[in-house]
Amino acid sequence: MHENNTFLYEKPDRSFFLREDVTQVAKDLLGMLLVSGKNGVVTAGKILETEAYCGRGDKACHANGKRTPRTEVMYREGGVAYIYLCYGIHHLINIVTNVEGQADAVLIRALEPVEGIEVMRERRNFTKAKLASGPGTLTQAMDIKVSQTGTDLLGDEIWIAKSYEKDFEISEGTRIGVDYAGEDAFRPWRFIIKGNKLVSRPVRSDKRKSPVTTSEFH
DNA sequence: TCTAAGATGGGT
DNA sequence: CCCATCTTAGAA
Repeated sequence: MHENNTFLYEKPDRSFFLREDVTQVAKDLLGMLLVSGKNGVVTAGKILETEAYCGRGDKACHANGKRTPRTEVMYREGGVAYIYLCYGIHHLINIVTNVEGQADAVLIRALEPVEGIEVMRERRNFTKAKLASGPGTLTQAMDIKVSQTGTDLLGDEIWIAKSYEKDFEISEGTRIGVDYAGEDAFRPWRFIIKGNKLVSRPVRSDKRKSPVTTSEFH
């Protein structure tokens, strides 16, 4: 435990999450912290890897063209969590962005453990594998569950904290596991801290068939 | 009601 | 490569 861990509680303003360009929020989240404080047990990790999903015209996004009980939370005002169960086993956490009615979100895919590392190890059953290098493993390490979907990320259960370490470059590539999305699978909307070894896997890049580039997105 | 598929992970 | 595991969405 750090003697001074006030940095864990330096939260961004709501406006950080309300921005229109979800790819920009996904890039800005790199280097920031995801913190879990349920029951007073604080665990935190630096965000190393993110993916952007857009509710309008992106077939990889759960909310694209539909509004269902599961995706309803994605239509809320930015700054809440969208957590869902994947393959019946894994709890995946997204940061909802944009204004109310626009269903955009950023999937958190890898963390570098920063605080509460022993607790994380225990929750991960002392695995030999990395503690939080995948969207399903990081939620296990931080004890984040689907039951917490809708949690306000400016609250004290799960939150995002600023980091002032931004001395890194960003690599972009295609998103993982969205081959079913046709040409949208080629959008370069996965972002990692360049060269970081704790990401879930290396970046792939195939811009040939992408309908848009990051810079074209609005 | 029924069922196929899924934004994965860990082991072989 | 294999498959555990179960919710969800969409069809019937």
